[in-house]
Order: sequence, then structure tokens, then C-alpha cells
Amino acid sequence: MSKSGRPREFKDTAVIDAAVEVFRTNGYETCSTDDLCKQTGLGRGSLYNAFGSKHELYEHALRRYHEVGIQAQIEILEQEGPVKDCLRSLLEWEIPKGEEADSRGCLLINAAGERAKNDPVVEKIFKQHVDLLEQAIWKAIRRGQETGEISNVKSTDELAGMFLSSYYGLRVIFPATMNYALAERIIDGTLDTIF
Amino acid sequence: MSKSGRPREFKDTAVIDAAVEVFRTNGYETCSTDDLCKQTGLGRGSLYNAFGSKHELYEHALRRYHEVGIQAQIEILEQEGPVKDCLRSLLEWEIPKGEEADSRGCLLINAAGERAKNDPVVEKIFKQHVDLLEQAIWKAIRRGQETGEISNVKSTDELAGMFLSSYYGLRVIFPATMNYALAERIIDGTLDTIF
DNA sequence: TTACTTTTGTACTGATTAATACAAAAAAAT
DNA sequence: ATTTTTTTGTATTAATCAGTACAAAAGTAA
Repeated sequence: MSKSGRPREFKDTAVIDAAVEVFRTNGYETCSTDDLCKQTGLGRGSLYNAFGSKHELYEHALRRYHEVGIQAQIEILEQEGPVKDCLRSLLEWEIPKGEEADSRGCLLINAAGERAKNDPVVEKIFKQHVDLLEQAIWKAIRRGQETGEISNVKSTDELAGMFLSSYYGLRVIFPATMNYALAERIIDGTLDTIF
Repeated sequence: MSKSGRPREFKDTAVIDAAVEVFRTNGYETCSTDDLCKQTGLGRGSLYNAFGSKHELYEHALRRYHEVGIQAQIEILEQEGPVKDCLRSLLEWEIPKGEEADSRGCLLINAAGERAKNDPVVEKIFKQHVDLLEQAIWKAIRRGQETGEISNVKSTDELAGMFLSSYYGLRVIFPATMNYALAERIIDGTLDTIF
């Protein structure tokens, strides 16, 4: 059908990835469309032609962040080896090893705080993310209980709920405080209550 | 000294309390100074004369929210009776009982996500709040361990860290999802790993 | 009442915002 | 090369923003 004129000079995913970074460092309201143009390398025309509006680009960014993130986290939880190592890896995920880099926090959590109340798209994606993550955590803990690595005394549902919540707490507390000692207490404490 | 002219027609704390509500429902960037005037009942002149700028009013709101909140939470943790009841009360704090009202989330957590990276005041107050809360939780758990209510096998530091983090996770997850069943799993799971 | 001080609301300013209009450029197809 | 289609950057628009200026109002003190 398409008579195919000049082809695009950019990959959509690359632009969205760049947008994710902008929204993650600045939040939705704080970053301007100019910031988005500069960081993505697109001119205004291209950006609006390709994505329609700031908010639509934001939705794409949220979706992509969600999809890439949930996949990475599930992968961590499904690694072979002791379940304890999987859970520790997840807790330590996105906590920079060297104490230099700054952690910018989770885009979805920040989006939920900033916009979930007024933005149905944010709410929907956040819910979906939490839901999938809880399932993946549940499976990992269940696996641990089946192999005997984790006691069967406490229910899988409750252990998964506790772990999920503590994980999210860490992902709020650490980026804001950059307190490594506290992060260690949280991580060790969370694991020690399960194992 | 002061020749004392016309007295103010408003109480500072009442205005700040109103501002807390505005910032809590809208976030810093999303609410306008007009919104603040309308919700506080002050005219622009009065508001700027009394508080200087939007950001200064925001600081006052954060401080007040912090102070009122930390006091309430400490009070809950220091109630007499089983420590388990105290910890449950804290977890259930600000989770509306009737399933009607909407929960607007914690102003400090949202502020940390939206602004901690660019706003030293936010970062400082958030750190302070977390620090005081961890201490209060630590004391409660220690008390439980001294009375034998909580096992001494796990260290107080780690239990407190885990509980703090799970509590914060809940305060992120619940307002964004309004999922009561999940909240129950989290609360029960968190308590069951301690007791 | 008079003098003085502070509050209060309105009108305004300059800056910035998201979004649009549009012409020039660039590639593909014929 | 010419036509066609799309991209791309610039200029622009209308709205909104935080903050200011200022005169009128309203209280206190004498």
C-alpha cells in the first residue's frame, strides 16, 4: 500500500529507551518536550509525528520499562541454583555495586506516586507489573519450599507478599537515601526471615 | 518593637495543613500556586507574603507532614500491649477500613520519588523520617524480644530493617493498586515472619 | 479621629509550556 | 530526472506558570 517515501532515521525502540531515561531522571511533569527532543536526538516535528504527544511517548516509555524490567526480574528469579541466591540477586538488582553511581529509582514506582491517581494508564501498568512480579516471586518461593530449602510452615502466599513488599520498600528507600548499610540490613533481614 | 498593624486572619498551621493536602493529591509540579490559594483560602498576596514562594511552602508542608506523621507512628509503636498488635496497627495505618475511600499515598515517599534527586530539602527530610522510623521499629521489636514475644534467633537490626522495608513497600503498593487482598497477604506475611 | 502598619486581592509580567504550521530537504519509486 | 511521500527543523501560538506591583482595606495604637 504505502508508496514508501523517505524512511525514518531512527529506531522507535531507541527513542523510547532514551525517553525512559529522561522520564526516569526528571519525572513526567519536570521534563519538557525540549528535553525529550534533545535527549532522543529528534526534532519536534519528528517526535510529534512519530508519537503524537508527550503523554503518548510517556505511555510507550512506561510500557517498555515495564516489559524490559519484568523480563529481567523473572529471569533472575528463574535462574538455576539455590532460591536464596535468586532472591538475593533480585534484592540487589539495581543497587549499584561501586558506591559511586547514583541510583535513580524505579520509573514505575515514581510514576505511581506522581500520577497513578490521575492517570489510568499508569495505574494499569503498575498493577500489571506488581501482579506479574508477585507471581514470579511466588513461584520462586514455592520452588524453595518444594526442594526443602524453605520451610513449609509459613504459607507461600504470605512469604511472597512479604518479600514483594520488602523489595518495593527497598526500591523506594535506597535510591532516596543511598544508605548502603541500611540496604544491607534490609536485604539480610528479608532473606533471614524466609530461610 | 512591632507597631503591630492588622493581624493575620489565618493560622499558619491551618494553611500548611491545607497545603499538605494539595501537595499530597497533586504532587509538587502538578499543582499550581492558584490551586494552593484556592485550597488554603488565601489570596496570592497573603500567601507570598507569609511563605515567600511555592517551594518554601512546600518545605513547610513536608516538615509538618513529617513531624505529625512520625509522632503518630511512634505513638502507635509505643502503645502498651503485645508488640504484635503495635506492628499490625502500624501496617494497617492509613489503609482505609471501609473499602470506599481512596488512599492518596505518603507525601514523603512521593516527594522522594518526584524530587529527591534535585531537591536537597526533600532528601534530608526523607532520610530523617526513615531514620527515626527505623529506630522506633527497632525499639518495638527489641521490646518484643525482651518479653519473649519475638524470638531472639534473628537480630533486631535485621528484623527492623525487614519490617521497615516491607512497611514502605506496602505504602507504595497499596495506594497505587487499592488491592485489599494483596495488602492482607503483605501484612499477614510480614507479621508471620517475625512472630 | 489620626497616624501607622500590615494584610489582602487584582492586575500584571516575563518566562516557559505543549503543541501546531509549514516550508525545505531527503529518500524511494517510476 | 521527476514525482511522490515522508521526515525534519524552525517559527509560531495560545495557554499556563511562578512571582511581583500596588492600591485599597482593615486592623492597632495614640
